[in-house]
Amino acid sequence: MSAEVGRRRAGRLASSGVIREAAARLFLEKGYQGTSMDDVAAAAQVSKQTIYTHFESKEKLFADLVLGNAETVDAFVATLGPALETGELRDALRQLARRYLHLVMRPEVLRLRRLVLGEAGRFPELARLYYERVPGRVIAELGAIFARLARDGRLRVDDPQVAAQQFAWMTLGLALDRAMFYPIDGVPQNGDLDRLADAAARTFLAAHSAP
Amino acid sequence: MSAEVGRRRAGRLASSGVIREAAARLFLEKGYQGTSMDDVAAAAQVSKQTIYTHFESKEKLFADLVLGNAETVDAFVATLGPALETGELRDALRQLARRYLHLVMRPEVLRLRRLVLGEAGRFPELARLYYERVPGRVIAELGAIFARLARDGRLRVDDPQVAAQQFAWMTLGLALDRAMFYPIDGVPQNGDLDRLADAAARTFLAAHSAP
Amino acid sequence: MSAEVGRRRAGRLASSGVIREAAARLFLEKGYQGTSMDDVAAAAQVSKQTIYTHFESKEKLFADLVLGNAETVDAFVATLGPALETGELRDALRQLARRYLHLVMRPEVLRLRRLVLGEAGRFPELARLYYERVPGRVIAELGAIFARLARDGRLRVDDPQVAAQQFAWMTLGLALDRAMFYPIDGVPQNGDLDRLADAAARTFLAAHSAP
Amino acid sequence: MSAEVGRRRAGRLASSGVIREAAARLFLEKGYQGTSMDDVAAAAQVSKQTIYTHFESKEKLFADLVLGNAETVDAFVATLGPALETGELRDALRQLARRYLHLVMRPEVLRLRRLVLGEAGRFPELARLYYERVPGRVIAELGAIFARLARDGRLRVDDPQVAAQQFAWMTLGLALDRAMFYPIDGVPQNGDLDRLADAAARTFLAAHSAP
DNA sequence: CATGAATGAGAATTCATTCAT
DNA sequence: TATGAATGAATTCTCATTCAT
Repeated sequence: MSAEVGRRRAGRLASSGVIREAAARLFLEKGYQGTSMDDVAAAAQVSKQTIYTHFESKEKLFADLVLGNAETVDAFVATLGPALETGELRDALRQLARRYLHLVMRPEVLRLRRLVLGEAGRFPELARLYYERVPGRVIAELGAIFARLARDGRLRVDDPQVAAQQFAWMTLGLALDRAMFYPIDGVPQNGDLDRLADAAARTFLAAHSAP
Repeated sequence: MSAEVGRRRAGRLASSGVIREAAARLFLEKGYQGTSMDDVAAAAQVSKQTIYTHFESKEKLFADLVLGNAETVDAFVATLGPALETGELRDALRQLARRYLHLVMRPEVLRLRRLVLGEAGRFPELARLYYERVPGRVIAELGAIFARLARDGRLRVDDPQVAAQQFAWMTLGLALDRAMFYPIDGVPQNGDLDRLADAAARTFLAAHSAP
Repeated sequence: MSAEVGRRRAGRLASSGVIREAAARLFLEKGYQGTSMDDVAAAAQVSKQTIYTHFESKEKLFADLVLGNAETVDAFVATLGPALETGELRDALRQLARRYLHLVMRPEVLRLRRLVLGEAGRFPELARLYYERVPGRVIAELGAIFARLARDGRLRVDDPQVAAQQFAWMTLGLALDRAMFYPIDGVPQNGDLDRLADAAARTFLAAHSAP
Repeated sequence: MSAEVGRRRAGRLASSGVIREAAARLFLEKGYQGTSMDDVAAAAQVSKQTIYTHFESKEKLFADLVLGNAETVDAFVATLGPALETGELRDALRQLARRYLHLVMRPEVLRLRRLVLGEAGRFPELARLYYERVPGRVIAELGAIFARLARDGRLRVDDPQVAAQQFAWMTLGLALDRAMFYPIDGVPQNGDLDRLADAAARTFLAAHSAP
C-alpha cells in the first residue's frame, strides 16, 4: 500500500512510467474492476509480466496511482495562506472560493475522487490516506488560517475548524455531490460555478465578518 | 389438494422478499462486484435460478434494491414543511439540522450512498435516479420551504435554492464526506453530530435571519 | 419418437394445436437448440407445464413437428403417376421437374430440411424417418414410374431406380444444396428455377428417351 | 537458462495444434452445441483458459476448424483439368466420377459437411464461405473445364455451368443426400459407389458427347 | 387441464497471477 | 529486464424438467 513513488532508477523509469500512465488513464476511465491487467499491458505496450516486475500486484499499482497524484494539492494549499492573509478579506475569500471550486470540479479530480470512493470498501486504508492528503488537508489548512485571522480580529468565529468546514462545504457542496452522481462529462459550466462560489463567500462573511 | 388454499402464495412472496433482503445485506456489505449471485442464493437459501425467476439480472436486482429504499426519504421530506413553518425559526432550524444529519449518518444510509457512488460509473442512470430521489429531493424541498419563508419575511435570502444548498451542505458536509472515505463503523458519535448541526444552524441564521 | 399425431381428443386439441404451431414456427426459425421451452410456452401463451401435459419432452415435441409435416409429400407423390403416364412424355417431364423443384425450394420445406439435417446427430432415428418419408419417398415413387415407362417402351433405362435418382438430383442438385448453405430468404427466383428444371428434363431425355 | 533454446517454441505450437485436433475430433463427432469448451480442454489436456489464449472464442475455434480443412479440395480441384483434358473423354469422366464420389463420401468430409449444414443458421457467413470454397469450388472448376471441352468440340453442351451441376449432382446426389440423413458410419460400400459413378458418367455422355 | 415457482446441472468467458525461457 | 504461454478459480446466466396447488 506504500507509494513506491520517488525512488525510480533510470532503467526502470521507461517502463515504469509508461505503465503508470497507462494504468492511470484506464483506472480513471473504467474503474478498478473495469480495468484488467491485460488492458494495462496492452495500453502500455508491454507484456503483462513486465507490469509485475514493477508493481507487486494490481492493488499496489492502484495505490501507487491514487497516492502519486496528491501533489496537485500541495500547490493549492501553499497558496491559501498568502491569498487570505494579505489584502482585503472579502475579495480574497471570493477569489479563493472560485479557485477552490474550479480545482475540485476538474474532471481528473472528480474521476479520482469517485474512483477512490468506489473502492473505499476494498481499500479502506487507501481511502483514508487519500482523504487525509487531499480534501482533509485543504480543510485543515483552511482551519489554521481561519484561526490566525480570528486571532488577528479579522474574522469572528467560535471554532475555526468548524468554520473552515462550513466555508469549504458551502462552496463545494452541491456541485461536487451532484457531479459524483452524474456523468462526469456533463459538469456545470464556469459561470455557474462562479455564482455558487460568490454566494458561499457572501454567506460566510455575512455570518463571520468582524464587526 | 384444494384444502390448503390459505397459504397459497406463501412460497412466492417468501422467496422474493428473502432474496431482496439477502441481496440488500450483501450488496451493502460487500459491494456490487464483491457480491456474487451464488452468494445471494446461498444467503437467501434458494437456488441460483430462483433468483432469476424473480429478478431479470444482477443489474435489475441491484437497481431494485437501490431504488426500493428511497421511501425513507418520503417520510423525512414530509416533515420538513411543518417543522420549519410553525413556531420559532431558530429552534426549528437547529432541530432540523440535527435530524437531517442524524438521518444521513445512519450506517444503512451511508452504505447505500457509498454503494451507489461506487457504481455510478457502471450504472449512471441509476446513480442519477438515486440522486434525484434522495439527496436532491431533500434540497429541492428545502429550497421550496425557504422560498416561502422568504416571501413571508421570516428569512432573508437572495436565492432560496442556493440557500438550501448552503444550509444542507454546511450541515452535512464534513461529516458525510469523511464518512464516505472511512470505514462506516467508526462514525462520529451523536454529541459531535449535534455540535456540527447546531453550528450550521447558527451560521445560517447569522447570515440570513430577517432583521 | 413416435408421432402422437392423429389421436387428438377434443379437449386437448385447443392447447395441443396452439403449442404445435408455436413450436413449429420457433423450431423452423431458430433451430432446436435455439428454441427454449420457455420460448414455446410464451409463443403459445400457455404455461410451460401445459406443454409437458401434451408432450412428454422437448424431443417428442420436436419429433411430432418433423413427422407431422410429411403430409405435403403425399399429395405431391400422388400426382406423379398420372402426370407422367398420360400424354406426351417430354412435356410431362419438364412440367414435373418444374413442380418438383418449386416444391422443394419453398422456404418451409428448406427450413425443415435444414432443421432435420442439423439435428441428425442428436436424432438419428428421426432423420432416417424423415428421409424415408420425404425425399426418399419421392425418388422411390419416381423409380417405380420409370420402371413402368421402361416396360412400356416409352423410356430407355437400365436401372429405373438409378435413373430416378439422376433425374431428381439433376433437377434439384445445385439449387437445393446452395440453399442449404445460404440464408433461406435469399433463394433463387422462379425464372432461374424453371431454367434449371427445363435443362434437367432435356438432358434426361437426351440420354434416355426411347428411340 | 539459455541453453535449451532448441525446443523453445515447443510448448506453444504443441498447445495450439493439440487444441485444434481435439476440437476437430469433438466438433465433428458431437456437433457444435454438443461440444463444450470443457470437453475440448479435457481432450486436449490443457486448461480451459489455454484454449482462450489461442482462440478468441468458441465460434472462432469452430470457424478455424471448418475453414482450415478446405485444403483437401485444392488438391482435388488441381487434378480435374489434367484428368479430363487429356486422353479419352469417356474413360476420364468415369474415373473422375468415381474419384469425386469417393472423396465426398469419406467420413470426415461427410461429417464436416453435416456440421456446417447444421450450424448454417448460427453461422451463415461461415456456411457461405464453406460452400464457396468446397462444393461450389469444384462445380465452378468443372464448369470451366466443360466450357473448354465444348469449345474444342469434344463435348456438346448449351451451358457448361449447368452441365457441370448436372454431372456433379447426378454423381453425388443420392449417395450424399442419404448419407446426410443417416448415421455416417453405415455408409454404402465402394462397389455401390462405383456403380453410381459409372451410371452418372454414362448418362452424361449419352446426352452430351459430341456426335 | 393448467399454473407459477423452484431446481440442479452446466454453459461460455474473464481474470490476476506465475512459470520457463 | 522482459516475454508468451499457461492456469485455477470464479462469474453471470440458461435450460429442460418437476412440484405443489
